[in-house]
Amino acid sequence: MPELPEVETVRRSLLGAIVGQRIRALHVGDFFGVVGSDLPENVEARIAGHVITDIRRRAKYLIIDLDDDTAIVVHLRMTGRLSTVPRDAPPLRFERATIAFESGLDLRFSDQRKFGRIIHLHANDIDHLGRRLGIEPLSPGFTAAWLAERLRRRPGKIKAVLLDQGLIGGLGNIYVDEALFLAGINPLRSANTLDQLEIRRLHRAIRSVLRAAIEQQGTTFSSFEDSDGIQGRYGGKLLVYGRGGKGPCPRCGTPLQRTVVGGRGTSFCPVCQPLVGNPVDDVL
DNA sequence: ACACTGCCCTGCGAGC
DNA sequence: TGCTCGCAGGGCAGTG
Repeated sequence: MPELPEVETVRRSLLGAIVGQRIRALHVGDFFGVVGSDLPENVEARIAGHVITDIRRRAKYLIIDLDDDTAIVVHLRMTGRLSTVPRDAPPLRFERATIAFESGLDLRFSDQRKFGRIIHLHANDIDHLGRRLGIEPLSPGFTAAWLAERLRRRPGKIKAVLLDQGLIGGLGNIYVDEALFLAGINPLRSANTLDQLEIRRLHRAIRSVLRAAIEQQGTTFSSFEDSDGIQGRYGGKLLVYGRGGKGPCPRCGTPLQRTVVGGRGTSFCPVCQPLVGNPVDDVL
């Protein structure tokens, strides 16, 4: 599923391809995922003729700026993909929407599970969206001290807290499991029981795992590719994600365990990530 | 304000 | 081989 590194990878691959392109038409069909401050058919009319001026990322949102004060905001959710193809290319599998450019290029949105969203928003709505989202974990403001201050007030499970987009924007299930493993912290730990050393390790792990994943153009395990069809290489570097109950800990060899936190499948090593401090519950 | 649950959606793999 | 069933989970609404 696309998280911050995957969305950033898509952003970078789209920059050269579609910035400066003039929109000829938006084709939505009966896909219900086009939403925003107006009806889909009105969105189609509003964006036609406008030029893409920039592509930004905020958390897991891709913001495609137009030359008025609006943007096309895309969230890929679980299985959404963006591809650029020539206009005469056959429909992609699970194709849901197309932005056709005057140049003859198409930006195609495909999504097996229809969870993804395309939203046409005015600048002030984008500001509002940005205010609902938490800090960018790769921004200078995301420091160990900042994290310590926030975690101090959160009694919930550390994994669920890290997945809270209103606190930190862009972390998802893959990179939270990886970061917690690297930091040696059990996902069920109550966030406000982490000590300063653990928080410093966690902060460092979050940033390093995100940077490394961006470097490798994201994680491709089922369906993620960038807009040129390039597959991310970080999947081969995953240490624990998706392996609970299946494989050994890459560090100590203990069988990785699987549990569920916040409705998400969670893999961890019971030895390298011991449940110490004040456990949220005693399921282990 | 925060924690927690269920919902959306559908291809895929496991099991029989 | 072909069927059924459960799993995958980001964001959001609803509840406590």
